[in-house]
Amino acid sequence: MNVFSDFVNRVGEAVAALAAAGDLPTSCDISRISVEPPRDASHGDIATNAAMILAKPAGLKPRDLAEKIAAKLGEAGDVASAEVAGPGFINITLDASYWHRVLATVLKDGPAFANSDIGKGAAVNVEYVSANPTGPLHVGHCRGAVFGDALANLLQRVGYHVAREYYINDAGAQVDVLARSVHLRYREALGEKIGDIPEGLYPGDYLKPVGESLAWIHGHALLGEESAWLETVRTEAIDAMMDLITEDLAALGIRHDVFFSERSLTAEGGDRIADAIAFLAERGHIYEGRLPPPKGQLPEDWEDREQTLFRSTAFGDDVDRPLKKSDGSYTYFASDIAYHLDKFRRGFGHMIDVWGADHGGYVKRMKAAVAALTGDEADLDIKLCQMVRLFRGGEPVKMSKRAGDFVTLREVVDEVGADPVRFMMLFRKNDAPLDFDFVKVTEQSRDNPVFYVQYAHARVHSVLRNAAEAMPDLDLGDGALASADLSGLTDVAEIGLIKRLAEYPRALESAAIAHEPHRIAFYLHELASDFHGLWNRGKDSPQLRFINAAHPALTMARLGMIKALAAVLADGLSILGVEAVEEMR
RNA sequence: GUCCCCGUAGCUCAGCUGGAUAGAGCACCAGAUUCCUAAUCUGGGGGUCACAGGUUCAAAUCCUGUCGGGGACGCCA
Repeated sequence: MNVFSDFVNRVGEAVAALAAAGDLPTSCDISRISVEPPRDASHGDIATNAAMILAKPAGLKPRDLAEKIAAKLGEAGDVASAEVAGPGFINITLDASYWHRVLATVLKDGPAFANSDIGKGAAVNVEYVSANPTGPLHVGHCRGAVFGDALANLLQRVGYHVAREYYINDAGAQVDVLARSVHLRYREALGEKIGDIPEGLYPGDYLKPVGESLAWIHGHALLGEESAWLETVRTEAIDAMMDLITEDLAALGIRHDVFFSERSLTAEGGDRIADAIAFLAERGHIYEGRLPPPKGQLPEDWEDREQTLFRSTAFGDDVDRPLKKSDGSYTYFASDIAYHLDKFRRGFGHMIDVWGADHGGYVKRMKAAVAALTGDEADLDIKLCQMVRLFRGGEPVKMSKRAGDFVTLREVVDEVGADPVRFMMLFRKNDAPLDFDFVKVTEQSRDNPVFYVQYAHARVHSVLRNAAEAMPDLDLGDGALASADLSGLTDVAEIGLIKRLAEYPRALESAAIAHEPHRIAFYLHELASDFHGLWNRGKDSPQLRFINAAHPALTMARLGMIKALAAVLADGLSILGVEAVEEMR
């Protein structure tokens, strides 16, 4: 049950009634009409701009039209008042009984009261992490990983059919470097002294077990020419790295549905990259031509040459993009085109790519490619995640540039736990830089939003436990609470809490439409704040406490209220992938 | 030189895709607190939404330009 869509309907009915009465043209565009909570509480519970939108086509003054609409809306029994304000807003104040009914619905249906079907079962592909399989994930990958996962949860929550996908870059030169690095460890495992790791190879110790494993399996069989062992070592090294990566992700509670191998695009004699280019060529988007030299610092080996180009400028890009390198192999962009065509052909009309902000320059060409490939039948949204800066007690954590010496995702998760990491990564808009402090995120204080929200949930359960002890005669089962008489909830803070709960469906939908899971985190923080505030008022005003032994009926109503609150908190936290604990300890 | 993101209270950031008098948390100031259910509470000051134009009933939000910060600019992915 969504309060706002309820009133979208009511406004629509009022407008239709006026049209039937001849006060309005029959064909009005009502799509621009908004029904939303006013920023200022003195403006009531719901505000609509309907009269201001319709005034011009109706040939009426906004306020006059507003009076007519307000009169219609005011006829409903649960509307306490519908008043015209400002330039033509209609401010609607609802009767407490309306809010009691909303709360009853939340209690009866649980989180399902916020179910939405804006996704309509449409298939959406969320691609995230997609880190090169050359080593463990570092902290920089962490944000995109959590963001993508929460976004996938969110879209699933509002009725999309979601695939979580990881694109394995297992075809470029860097996996050959990985193979050579592993081969060195293999020789080391066979007893050879390898000394320092040469410049340009991956030095990390995490490759040692891979080398040892190769030594066990292959003995001395891989000691010949590189061409003889490269493929074998590369394959096993990539497998080992992906095992490492999926373990790291699992520690964060992340599991992908699909791991798509870049190499598979050209495996088994096929060449789907060539196919994709041919597909574009048939539509006239490919040509042979020259590009102006890149601005900024000119690469040393720049040469002006004729090459195969994608006409991305026809789709909003700044320059056309090359698809083949000078050695004849495909550019990364070319395989990405084939990859996105594959996604489209697998039935995804909606695609979302989650990238680091340093890939920002790549956005236009990728969107251009998807537009060209799908003829605008599919859409691609690209979410860029900004940097995470690490702090410890306010001091920046130094990360040496030296290769191999980075803070891994695993180190962060092992130290502070998955929940704080996930929540903090989502407590900021994705395109804003984020400061992560190892000390602050585990503090048990109201300054720490992770704790603040989790504690609200735990506190509800604490109250329920105390109630069971203090009033053993009460039936605190879901059924009893759902049928409690809620009419005793009259304090503004209590009604305010219910109003906040009623905003949840709208918060879900707007977050899903905007592809912005952080809005859920902020909503939960506000909800927790309402609850803690109400709890604290019980200090000075004992009659407001949730447990009131002298008034069992009122106690039931209040316990029902906080039970509903806990359900919404738990539902929201599950979207963020954070556990809703029942005790803090 | 071109493109993308950002610029909101002293600090860190929200602002529901165009709504009414722009919000929250820190920090600061002033009170309350041998009360209790679990980790104090209440109030207050503080703003030219970087700047200048434009679009309209209405702009922090959309468009153009300027300034400032970050990032990216065949053959790294």
